Amino acid sequence: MAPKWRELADRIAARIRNGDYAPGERLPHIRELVEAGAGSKSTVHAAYKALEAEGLVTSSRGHGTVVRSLAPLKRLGIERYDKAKWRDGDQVAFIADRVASGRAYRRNEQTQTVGLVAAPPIVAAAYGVPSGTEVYARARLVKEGDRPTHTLTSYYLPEIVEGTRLIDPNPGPAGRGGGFRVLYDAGYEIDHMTEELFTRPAAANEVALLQLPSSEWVIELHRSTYTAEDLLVEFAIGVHAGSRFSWRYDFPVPDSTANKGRQ
Amino acid sequence: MAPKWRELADRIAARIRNGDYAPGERLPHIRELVEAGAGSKSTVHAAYKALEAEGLVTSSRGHGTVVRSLAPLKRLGIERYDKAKWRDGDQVAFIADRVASGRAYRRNEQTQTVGLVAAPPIVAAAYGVPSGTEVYARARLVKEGDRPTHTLTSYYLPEIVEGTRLIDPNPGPAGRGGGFRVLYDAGYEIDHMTEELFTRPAAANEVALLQLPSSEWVIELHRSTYTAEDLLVEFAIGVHAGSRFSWRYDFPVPDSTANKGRQ
DNA sequence: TAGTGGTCTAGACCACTTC
DNA sequence: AAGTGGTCTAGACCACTAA
Repeated sequence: MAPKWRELADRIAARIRNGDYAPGERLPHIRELVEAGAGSKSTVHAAYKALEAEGLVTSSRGHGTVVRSLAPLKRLGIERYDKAKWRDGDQVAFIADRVASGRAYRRNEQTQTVGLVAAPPIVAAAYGVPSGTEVYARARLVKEGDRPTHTLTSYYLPEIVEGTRLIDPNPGPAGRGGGFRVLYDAGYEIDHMTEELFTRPAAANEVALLQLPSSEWVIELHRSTYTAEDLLVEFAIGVHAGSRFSWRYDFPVPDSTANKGRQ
Repeated sequence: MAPKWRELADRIAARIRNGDYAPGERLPHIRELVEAGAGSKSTVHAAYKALEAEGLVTSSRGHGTVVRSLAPLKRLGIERYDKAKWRDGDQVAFIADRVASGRAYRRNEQTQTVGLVAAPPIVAAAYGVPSGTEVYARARLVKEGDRPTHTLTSYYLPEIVEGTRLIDPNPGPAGRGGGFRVLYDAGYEIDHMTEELFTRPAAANEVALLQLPSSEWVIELHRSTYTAEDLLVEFAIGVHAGSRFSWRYDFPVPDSTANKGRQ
C-alpha cells in the first residue's frame, strides 16, 4: 500500500492532468486540506513536495502553491549555427533568433565574464593538453527576458584567441557577429562540430543561478568546434534547465563497409 | 540561513565527494546521527532524502543508506546503427555491442510485446495520419544483465510491416538481424534518421519498470528512420534512465548560403 | 498584520531485511 | 527478534508575501 502522502499526491496529480486545476491556478492551501481531514500538515506538505519534484506545481512561501504552466520545449536544431547568421550578417546567432521571432533584444539578456583559468580535466582532455594548463574561459548566463535559461562557458587555447575581441574583459554580448565571427576574422573558419549531452541533478549553485524548481535536473552539453583541418578552436560546456529544451539531430545511417569519407 | 537538513546534507555530500565515505560504504544510521545531536529523526531523514535526490546515495529499508557507486555513462554514438551490424552480419545491433565489449549475450536481456494500437498523437503526427489510426507497436524492455536500462517502443504503419517477422507475436530478440534487417528484407533499406531528445521526471510506472532511484529523471528519445526516398518506415520512442547514458552527434556547420543539398 | 509555505521536534508505529 | 529506513501526528515556531 502506497503511503498516504503518495496517494494524496496522485489524486491531485490526476486532477491537474484532468484540467480540474488549470495552469496558473492555486491549489488548496495546506491548512485547508489538513482541516478537510487529508492528514497532518507534514503529510500534506510531503504530497505537495512530491508534486513539485514531478514538475507539476511550484510553491512559494507567503504566496501559495500554483499549477505550473509549462512552456513548450524550445527545440534546438543545428541550424542555430548557420554560417549565414554570424558570417554574413552582423548579429550574434541568438539575437538573430530573437529578431526572427519578433521579440525585442534586451541588453542584459546575456552577461559574461572572461578570464584565464586552469583547464578543468574535461577541457584539458578535449584539447590534449595537461590538466591545469591555462586557457581562456568565457562564461555567459543566457536569459530569455527575465528568466535565465542556460549557462554557456567557452574554453579557448590562448594562442588562438590572444589579441582578439573574444577576451576583451568588457565586451557587449560577444560583440558584432559573436564568437564564431571573431574566430573567422582571426583566420579560423569553423567547419564541423561534435555535441555530447547527458542529464544529471542540478548542483546547488545552478539551482540558484538558473532559478530552477527544487530537484529539477539539468542537461549538460559539451560542444567541440573544429576547423576544416580538424583543429579544435572552441570547447564549450552548456548547462540547460532540463524542462525547457529539446535537441534534434539529423544524420545518415552509417555504413562502415562503404567508402564515403567523413561520416 | 539554510535549513538544518540542508546543512547536514551538504556536510555529508562534501565528505562523500572528498572520499571520506567511499562508494558502496554505509552512511551513519539515522538514529546514530540523532543521538549525536544532528537533529530529530525527521530532520536527519530529510537530509538523507536530499542526498538521494541528488544521486549521491541510495537508501533501503532494513538495510541502510549506502554511497552510490555510479557507473560511467554509456556513450551512445550513431555508429550503433552501422549497416554492417544488421545488414551484413546476423546480429542485432545491441548484441554486436555486447560482443564488441566482451560481455556475454543472455537471452532474456530483451523482452518484447507486439500488437496493434491506436496511434498516440506524437506517432500520428510523425506519420502524418489521423490520431487514433491503428499502427503496430513493438515494445521492448532492454536490460544489461539484471538491470533494465531503457525501454524502446517502435511504431510501424501496417502496410509496411504486415506479413513480416516484425509483428510475429512470439519472436526472439527481434530475430536475426533485428528490425532494420527485417525492413531491409522487405525492400525498405533505411538511409537516414532524426533523433530528438529531452529530459523529464520519471513517471511512476517508469520508476518501477526501470528500477530507478526515486526522483531520478529520464531521457526521452524520439527516433525517426527514413529510406533514401524520405519514406518514414519506423518511429521509435525510447525512455532511458537519466544517469546511465550520454549521446554524441557529429555534424557540419550549416551554411544556408551555399548549395550543398541535404544538410 | 494576517496568511502562506517551510522547518523542527518527540514520539508512536509500520515495512522490510537480516540473522 | 532485532535493527533498519519510512510514515505519521500534533503542535510550536520561522520566513516570506501581500494588502
